Amino acid sequence: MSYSLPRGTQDILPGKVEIWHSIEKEIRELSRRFNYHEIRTPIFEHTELFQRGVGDSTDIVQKEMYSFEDRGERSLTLRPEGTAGVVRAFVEHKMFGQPDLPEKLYYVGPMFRYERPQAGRYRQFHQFGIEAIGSVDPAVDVEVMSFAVELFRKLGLRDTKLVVNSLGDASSRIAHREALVEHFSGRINEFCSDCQRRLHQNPLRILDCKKDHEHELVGNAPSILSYLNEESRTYFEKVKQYLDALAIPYEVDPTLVRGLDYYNHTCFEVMSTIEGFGAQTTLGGGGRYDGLVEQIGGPSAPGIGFGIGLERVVAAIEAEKSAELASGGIDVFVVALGDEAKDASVSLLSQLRSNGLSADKDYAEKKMKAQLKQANRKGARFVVILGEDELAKGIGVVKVMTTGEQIEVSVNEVATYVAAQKGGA
RNA sequence: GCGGCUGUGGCGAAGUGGUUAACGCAUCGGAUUGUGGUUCCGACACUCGUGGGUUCGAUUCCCAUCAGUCGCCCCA
Repeated sequence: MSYSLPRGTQDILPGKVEIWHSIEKEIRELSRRFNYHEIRTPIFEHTELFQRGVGDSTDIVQKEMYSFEDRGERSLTLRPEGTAGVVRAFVEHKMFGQPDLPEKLYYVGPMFRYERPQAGRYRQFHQFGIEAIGSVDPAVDVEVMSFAVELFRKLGLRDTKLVVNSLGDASSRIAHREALVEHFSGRINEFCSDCQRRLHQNPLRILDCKKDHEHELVGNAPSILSYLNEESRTYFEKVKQYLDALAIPYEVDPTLVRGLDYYNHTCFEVMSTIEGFGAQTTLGGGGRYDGLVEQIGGPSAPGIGFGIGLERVVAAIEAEKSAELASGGIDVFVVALGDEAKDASVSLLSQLRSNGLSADKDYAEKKMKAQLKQANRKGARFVVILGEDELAKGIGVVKVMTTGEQIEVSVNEVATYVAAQKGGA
């Protein structure tokens, strides 16, 4: 093999692509029901958009961006996530001026992050996401979460759980962070090297460290929930109230943090709970980003959304064996014997297809037996045999593969005959 | 960026420092001059990821490199 695909990318071949089709179909159907409309933004944007939007200090921006310079010496970056581009478009097209906010948008497509691939992680992966921009109603938060939950349910994924948390507003976050640093600083040398690094980088991470899980300071660490100010607390209570009203099961995890800088208030994740699913159990996640629009140069406008990793959804569906694979057989296979019959089979094929049938033939000069084998392999329901005898009589032999019975039909009527048989069967 | 494991025909998978690299599946041909899914017979790797080294000799040993895979970090 002279070439192989770039690291962390994959080809989705026939046989596997069907499951993607079914997921995409569900995505579009649910978006219609929830009244979200598709937006297609470029796959690359100005690098600065992600630096500003996603956050300079995040891992994504620091070490995972696919950035390059174009011939005009502009720094561009393959999008590592969907929200920044959508928000940019929202601002650029002045959607904030619409009469009925929030603007409800969805996207599906490839994202790129330069990471070491492993199970459930790729350099080019696909996300589906929705964004509701322009409202601070907690009911919108719940609409977004219920969309995610409903999508997984419709896809047949039962072993998932919704985890929610509130990061509060900016002042709540800062207060909490300071409290954490103070809580751990004195005895940080009792923790693993990772946690020592996390202390100032992202102290919340210490809370879900596997090695230091048993440490007493982890158990009694200050919770973000007790640092929420009045407004943040009320907001979170309302969110939970709506979730309860919709009977959506969830658990509150005060240690849930998300990797992007722009989140505040509500944040959530949907994880797979299947055993042996691999290290990457997060299927999707999202949250509120009330400062992002302004950050990107628009007016002050709140927003909330989620992103779902489709590769992980595919993996989860396969792990739960809930995939309903399409039967995939064709309607008719034309067996042609001899040069004249082969000529005739070309137009017969065309007629069959014009009648809405999926039809194919052999193009490899095979013997009759081999052609029938091929018909069998392709899952053909009918075979039309065209040989010298049939040609002389102006007919074709239509064979029903399940029963083996054969009937002679005038060549010109073969297509309509098979179409009728298929409809009747 | 770091670590473990792996790399033999279309796929799966044995194997050895030394003339002809098991086997299974699939494919193709034949048994059955024009009838499939069963059975039987036969065919199918100038070559063991790539490059270099050790050796009289390497697919097998060593080094490097590339790729895959799993995990860490982090995330979808």
